[in-house]
Amino acid sequence: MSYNHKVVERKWNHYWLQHNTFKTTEDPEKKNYYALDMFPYPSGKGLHVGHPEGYTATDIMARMKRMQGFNVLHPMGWDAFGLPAEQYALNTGHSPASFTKKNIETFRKQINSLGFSYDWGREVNTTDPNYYKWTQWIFEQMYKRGLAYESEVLVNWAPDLLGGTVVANEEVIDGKTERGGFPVYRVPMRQWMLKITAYADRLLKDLDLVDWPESIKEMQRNWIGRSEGASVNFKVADSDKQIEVYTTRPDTLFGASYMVLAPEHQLVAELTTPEQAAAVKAYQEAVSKKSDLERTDLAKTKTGAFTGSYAINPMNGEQIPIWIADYVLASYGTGAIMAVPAHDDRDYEFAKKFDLPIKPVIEGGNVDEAAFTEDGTHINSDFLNGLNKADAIAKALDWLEEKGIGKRKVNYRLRDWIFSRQRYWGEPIPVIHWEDGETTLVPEDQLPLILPKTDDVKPSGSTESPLANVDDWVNVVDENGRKGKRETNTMPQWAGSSWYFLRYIDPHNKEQLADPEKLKRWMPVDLYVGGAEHAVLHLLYARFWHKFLYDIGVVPTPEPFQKLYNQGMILGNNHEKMSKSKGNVINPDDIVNQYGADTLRLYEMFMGPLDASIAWSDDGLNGSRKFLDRVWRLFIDDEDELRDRVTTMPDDALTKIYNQTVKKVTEDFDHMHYNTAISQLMVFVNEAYKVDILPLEYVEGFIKLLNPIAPHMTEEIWQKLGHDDTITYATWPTFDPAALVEDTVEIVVQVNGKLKAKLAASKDASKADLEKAALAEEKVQQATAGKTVRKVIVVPGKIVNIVAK
RNA sequence: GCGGGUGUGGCGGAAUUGGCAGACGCACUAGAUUUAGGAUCUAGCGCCGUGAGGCGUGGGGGUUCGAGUCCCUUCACCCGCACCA
Repeated sequence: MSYNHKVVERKWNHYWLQHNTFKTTEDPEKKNYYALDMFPYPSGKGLHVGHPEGYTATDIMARMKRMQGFNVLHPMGWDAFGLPAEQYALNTGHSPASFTKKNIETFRKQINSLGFSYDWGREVNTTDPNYYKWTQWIFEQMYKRGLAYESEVLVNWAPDLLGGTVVANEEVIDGKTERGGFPVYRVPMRQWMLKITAYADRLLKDLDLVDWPESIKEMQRNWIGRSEGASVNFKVADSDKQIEVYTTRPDTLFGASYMVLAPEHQLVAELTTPEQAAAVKAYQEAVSKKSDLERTDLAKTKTGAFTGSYAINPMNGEQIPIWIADYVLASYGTGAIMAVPAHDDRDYEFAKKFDLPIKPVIEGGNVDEAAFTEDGTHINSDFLNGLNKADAIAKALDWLEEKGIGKRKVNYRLRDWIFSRQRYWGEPIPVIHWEDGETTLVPEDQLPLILPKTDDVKPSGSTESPLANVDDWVNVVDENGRKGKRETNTMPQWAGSSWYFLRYIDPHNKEQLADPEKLKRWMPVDLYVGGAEHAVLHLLYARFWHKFLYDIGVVPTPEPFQKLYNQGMILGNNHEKMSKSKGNVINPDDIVNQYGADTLRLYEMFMGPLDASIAWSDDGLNGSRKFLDRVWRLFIDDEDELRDRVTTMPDDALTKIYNQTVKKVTEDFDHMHYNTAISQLMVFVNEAYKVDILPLEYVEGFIKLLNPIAPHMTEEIWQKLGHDDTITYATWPTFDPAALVEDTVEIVVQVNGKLKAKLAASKDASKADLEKAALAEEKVQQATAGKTVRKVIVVPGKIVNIVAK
């Protein structure tokens, strides 16, 4: 009988569940290994073929580590709050909760059909009150320490998304919402903020502690955007006001010929003279109507307005005009700059447009053509003349600090995290606003603050969330009769995913987020696999929360994820991203049904390097199934019995290839080079087909090596080999280094670097012997005929190269 | 524009410290076999050439006895950031 994946896979999926095979062991004698997947958002579309790629990668590691004698924590859960469920609820009138529950059931069923070795006893769900109790608890700890605060900020307001909601900077792509592509406007609004900027420096520095892809580290570094410079105070002429600017080029202060404030800057109103009032107001209004898209993308030419006021350049006492322009961002630095058009491209463009003076202070450029932004000798700069950039910066900084005009300052591009959303389907923010103006937290012993059930998730009609409609939830009265209203904003989806990996360690703890002793044993995560799309969002937020929890003594490590790996994308067979509209979507259920889960796992690992984006190929998939059939037939006959050639008789025909295979597969698995590990397994099978005797030891070893990739089929063969128990905790094979040593080796003979012959020689043949043997080769004789041998390079055990002219 | 990355057969991809380019798989070709199912087995398969031989890792140059691998230069594509002073 040929291999029947439907029968075998059903049998073992059932067995594993019945026997709780993958329940996490916590043997104190063993070492621990934590293999983690980025938990999915359970969308209505079900599993995508991209999911099993990363899941198989961690599953292989988890299964190998179990066999190598580790306690393995390999959990799965659901990032189940989020926009689509709410959108679906709005469209259909169903509740997001029941929709989400149904989706999770589908996902769990799909995931289980793939044979992943998850410990379902530790499943977490961000929408479970027992889980989000602790999400709220962490928020409260932040609030108590001043890291969560309310602020009137310019937010990304997307009026057309879900009846109006705020999205984070990171969720805005090209001035439109990441989800749905709706336009985004900058409007001021009261929001909850988390002070991630307080951790900017540590988030940057501690990247050195983790084993992550360099590209992801670099993206985070850019996102944090540390820069060193100075804050400098400019006095306003005929006034006692001052304007603080941030600059990284204090050496060019003598060239500052005007100033620019962001249109939203607080001082603009005071600085505007009556003659300029109309122009300034008109400009501010025009800017406020621009979406982010228009402000960034279309700002090809600079715009601005003169305030009518002047500031005094502290270096030389010159009066310089103060302008407003939207190329200066209110949200970075102090929202105001000194403009040095001779040495800054943006200032240059602005100065040209509005005919402002351009004064060079560094030698080398031509201000008639362009700003000169390179290093050079300073001129027109009094005490800085003759210095280069670095020296001039240092001297200028000293001067500013001495005179009390400015000081050294470090700035970050990273902004505080806007933490509130005007949505129903999220964790309620556990805060009450009282009628007397006081704001209090919901006491810890009253957590979780349960998200009320409601049929009405329609927009509130204002900038508040739909929760504002739930009167008996919103309105509260304390023991003294004081009235209050609950916060109606909810947390963003990133909240629950910022700490879920901690809850897996102790998922049912009622007293604490997790037992510190257990956290100490399991953290940090040894291997974290997921898509690169989370490079800055999820991974930065999770690191921030983790550092905070570290500071308050909840977690034992400064970083959560020791090793991170980004899987690539699986493209459609036309090399394009899979999408419904392109009709190139592959449904994993169909593959499991037709070819089996083991085939899907094998194929996705064999496609190429895990981090590459590779197109799907039905032929390639079929080839993977053919290999599994070939393995089955190698050991199992037509009667479904073990073949007679599998025997305990000793035979060395496969000894070398077997030991090579154990070595290479083990090493390749360790490095997640699954495609080359599989190719080695194929080589072994090809060799095994050529011999008549298959020693049991090698057969069992091979089955163990293949098990992490094709767990169902290998369990079945393992049973046919006479084992009553699962292969899961069998001992991982080892190799004998002595079996890998060759007595005779093949020596490559080249003439002038070109391959001419190969010869067999003893592995420790001397250089002289090799040279002699090489020169005696007929092809070598031909190639060197009529030439003089100038030199012979001999690398023992490898190569002889004869240089002849 | 800035930062990061990738270019190897018809295709997916292999290749320790520079040392046999193309492992393994797919597709293809020929043959065998079939109780004919998405089958199996054997052989071939970088390009040019009947052959000997020559040429080949995006292009050009260099270092070296020897370069896919190191250096310079150039082209193409992908990803991220994008007025951050």
